[in-house]
Amino acid sequence: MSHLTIKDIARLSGTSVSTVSRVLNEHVDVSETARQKVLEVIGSNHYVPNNSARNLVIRKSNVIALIIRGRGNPFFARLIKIIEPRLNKSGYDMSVHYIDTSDDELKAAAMLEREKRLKGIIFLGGRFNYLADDIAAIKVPFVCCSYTNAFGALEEGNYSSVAIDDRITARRAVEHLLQKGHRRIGALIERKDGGSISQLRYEGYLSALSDSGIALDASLVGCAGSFEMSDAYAAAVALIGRARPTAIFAISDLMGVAAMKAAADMKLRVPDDLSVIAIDGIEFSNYCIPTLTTLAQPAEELALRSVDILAGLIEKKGVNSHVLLETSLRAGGSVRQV
Amino acid sequence: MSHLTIKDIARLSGTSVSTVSRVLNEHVDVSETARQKVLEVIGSNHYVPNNSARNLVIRKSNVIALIIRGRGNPFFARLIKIIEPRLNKSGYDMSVHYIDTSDDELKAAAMLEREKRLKGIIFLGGRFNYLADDIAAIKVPFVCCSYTNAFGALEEGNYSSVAIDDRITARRAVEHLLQKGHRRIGALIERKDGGSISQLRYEGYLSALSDSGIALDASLVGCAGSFEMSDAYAAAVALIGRARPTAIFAISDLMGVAAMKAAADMKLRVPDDLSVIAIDGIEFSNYCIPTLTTLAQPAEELALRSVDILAGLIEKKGVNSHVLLETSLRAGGSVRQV
DNA sequence: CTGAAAGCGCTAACAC
DNA sequence: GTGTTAGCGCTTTCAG
Repeated sequence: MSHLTIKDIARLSGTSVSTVSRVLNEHVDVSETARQKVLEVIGSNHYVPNNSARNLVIRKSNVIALIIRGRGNPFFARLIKIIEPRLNKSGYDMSVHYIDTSDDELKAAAMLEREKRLKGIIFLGGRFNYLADDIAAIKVPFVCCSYTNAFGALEEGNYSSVAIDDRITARRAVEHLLQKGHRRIGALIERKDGGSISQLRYEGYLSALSDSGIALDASLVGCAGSFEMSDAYAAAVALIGRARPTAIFAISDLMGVAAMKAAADMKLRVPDDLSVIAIDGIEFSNYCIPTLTTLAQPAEELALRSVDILAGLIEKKGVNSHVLLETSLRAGGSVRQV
Repeated sequence: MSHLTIKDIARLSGTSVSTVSRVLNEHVDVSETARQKVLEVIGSNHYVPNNSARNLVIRKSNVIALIIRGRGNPFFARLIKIIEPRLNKSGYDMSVHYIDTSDDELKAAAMLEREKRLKGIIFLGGRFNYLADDIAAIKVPFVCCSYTNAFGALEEGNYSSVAIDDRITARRAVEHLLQKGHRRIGALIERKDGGSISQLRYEGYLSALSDSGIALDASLVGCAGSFEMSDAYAAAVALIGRARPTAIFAISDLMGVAAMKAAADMKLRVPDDLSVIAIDGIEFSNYCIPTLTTLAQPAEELALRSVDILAGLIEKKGVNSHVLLETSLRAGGSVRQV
């Protein structure tokens, strides 16, 4: 019970492989009789062409790959929905690929590029520390969407990126708290270093404090060790318990939601007893009670600009560029004036 | 600036394609000198083998594909995390593929099977109405994880499934509300028909009511038209406004969370003024305030049983089977006694 | 309009 | 150990 090949279909329909190939690829130069016959044989035998063989022989495509690091990330899911139609509108096909947190997106990209003869790549989530040699294997244009190479050493002319400024955004979030009169502001982060988004946002927290002349109280920093809600919850409980902040800045919405829950479980009311602010603006945090106040990433623009830059690169109408987008305060009900 | 092939690497390292192929595939019968030389050439030229060519020539694999319909679904993300290690433990590699809501998972499966010579397939999310002819093109064993072919016409011996009984689970949810004294129970669903999970769960709602001798009040049924939170929110607002239920049964956690928010925005307290119960048990609803009461799907068991059945099928040690798993009441704080 | 034949890049006998 | 070679299934000239 092996699989049928194009050869079998040719034999079964009394024609040649080239004719079958033609109907498969919807070429016009096939007689209607032949086309019908072939189609019939294909249908009744459930023939499915072998894509590997096809990809092997096709040396070009109009495919742009989306390589995504972070399966469950709802923010990425939202970006995809915006990216796809834009890509199609520009005449490209999109091919989505998820990689595991432990995998290297650049290796995945190089393989994909070769396999599918990609025209370009959009990365959703990846390392912040690429080196020139890391990207040497990638011969097509690519853009990092929603993150930058903050800790790496790439020449700006060799890649593109569209993202928010994480340090500044975190600063703004903390400043919002400051403006509302808060002084004991906790930070709920993944870790202080590691060259990740957590480090950048933590640095923003630090600079906001220091610019306001507030000395850092180490007990106010809660490291969850991951971006998981459960870890964030535990870290928030510990943080609240030991440091009694009047407000918490969480580096992500998910962690902010976990902090709100921690507060509730400790009989603190948000925002009366504890204010919470975060960064991201995912759909879910809009349905919290109270709605989470957050600095929302401009998802739409992030996605659209990424596509446009990439298209420009492919069509040689543009050059590698780096766009920093503004976040907007999505005022919920989780922050109050003290 | 085209890509290097195995032939180029052979030439550049002064050896033959077979030797290069051998080091690529980590065969032992290569002299250490040759291996080093080849590795060096590969590294310095950023050579990446063409997977299409490899897949084409390899006529077997130990790959099991996970075909997922529903990108953003957090429940599926959780299942994947459980499935992967179990698959590896059984000696299989996993290959994850997401398809769009508009795509047909069976077509995708057939193509993948052919392309990668799959050993088996696990579907996460799919249509409920396969016909025998639909699956004819799939020659390897497959299991539907977390859904069943409730509206289709497949012989049970031709496929496997592991899922909860949606009708009974919905019934239980509504019965829980009934036991707590509720009589005006609203249903927040996607739509009443359409052969989807929404229909099944709605039928469970209906049967619970009728068995309790409660006449159906059509105004108590809120159809959101989708599973989106925004649509569910709007439907909940309408439902609450027109029918004044004391409790709402939502067919999914996400929709339940939206209902809680709708209540809050209408100045109703959950659970004091309105109780809410749902089905799924996703992580997020655990962080709602109050925690959403829900009938949790046994994610772990769903995933594990799926893998085990598939492995049994592949190794000819088992037969196609259909497992119905029990949900468990995850009592949160969103339901109260009236 | 149709068919024969030449590869696409790679793996795996098979010979040496 | 190593090289030669025959395909894997498909698309695409190139003749007819």
